[in-house]
Amino acid sequence: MKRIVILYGLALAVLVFLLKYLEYRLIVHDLSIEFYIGLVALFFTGLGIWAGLKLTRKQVVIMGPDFLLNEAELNRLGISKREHDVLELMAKGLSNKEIADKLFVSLNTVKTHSSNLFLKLEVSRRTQAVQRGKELRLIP
Amino acid sequence: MKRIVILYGLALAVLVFLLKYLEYRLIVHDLSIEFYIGLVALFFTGLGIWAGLKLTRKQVVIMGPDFLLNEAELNRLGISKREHDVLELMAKGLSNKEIADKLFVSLNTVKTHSSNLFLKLEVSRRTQAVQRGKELRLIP
DNA sequence: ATTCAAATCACCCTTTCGGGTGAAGGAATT
DNA sequence: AATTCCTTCACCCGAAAGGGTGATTTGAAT
Repeated sequence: MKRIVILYGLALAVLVFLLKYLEYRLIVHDLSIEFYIGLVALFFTGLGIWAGLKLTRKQVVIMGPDFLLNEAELNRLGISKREHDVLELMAKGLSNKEIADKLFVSLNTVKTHSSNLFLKLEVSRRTQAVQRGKELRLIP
Repeated sequence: MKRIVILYGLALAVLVFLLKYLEYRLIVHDLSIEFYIGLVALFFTGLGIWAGLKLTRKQVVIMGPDFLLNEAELNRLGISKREHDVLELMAKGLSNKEIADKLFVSLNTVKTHSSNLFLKLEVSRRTQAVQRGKELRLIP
């Protein structure tokens, strides 16, 4: 941002000096003022486009790869660490058995966690839980 | 696009005429050429920023609310209309029975569709089907 | 020390899902 | 006319998921 403003100042100064120099040297004095204006307009249009994109590109990029976990919602619903783990693996399409293996616990434990999770998320199916989890940004 | 180019031409023309007018009227002739250049630079910088954003805004906007169905992939996998319907409702977290009611068909029909769907998507669970469907942009 | 939440697991039972097979009607293509 | 695909539905069976209850352990807070 600061760099862009400075660049603008510099560009303007350089342009003015250049024009003054040419004016005094009388090299291209016969060229009309309209020509200079056209040049300046063209140059600053390009600079404007570039600056505009530069200044707003971040808003485009950050929409893609980043995910910020909504811990506030997580606490509000009272979802525990383990329950959150289960939800994450659910969202990856794993079965309860596969989740159990991945977390090194028994199938029954996963079922308990998922049951409690469904209560807290106010859903009754794992697909709904995943949906809701994404809505509330509990999972990517 | 065309409108923007025309607008540019007009802006330039108007500006030149304005300057010429002022020059002959000698109203503000004592103002230096640098002042004019500064004005022009400022104006076209703004115009440039606006044009740049206008021309690229679409790339920003489409990331948000709109969804374009990937029909190519749909055809490649040979997924039929009905199967796609089932997938959509699955993604909303509905059970097979609920899907059956919504589509006015029997539960068995939905099961047939979902089975065929799983084969075509190469998955074995509805959560995975939903995942895959979103990846391939078959569903929003 | 007691209370409490989290995590772990078990057992029961019902519902839902998924896989396999078969079949019938209709539309489109060859 | 024959073929192919879509859609619809049925039945069976086993696996997975979900609901309910109860129990143990552990660590943290009161």
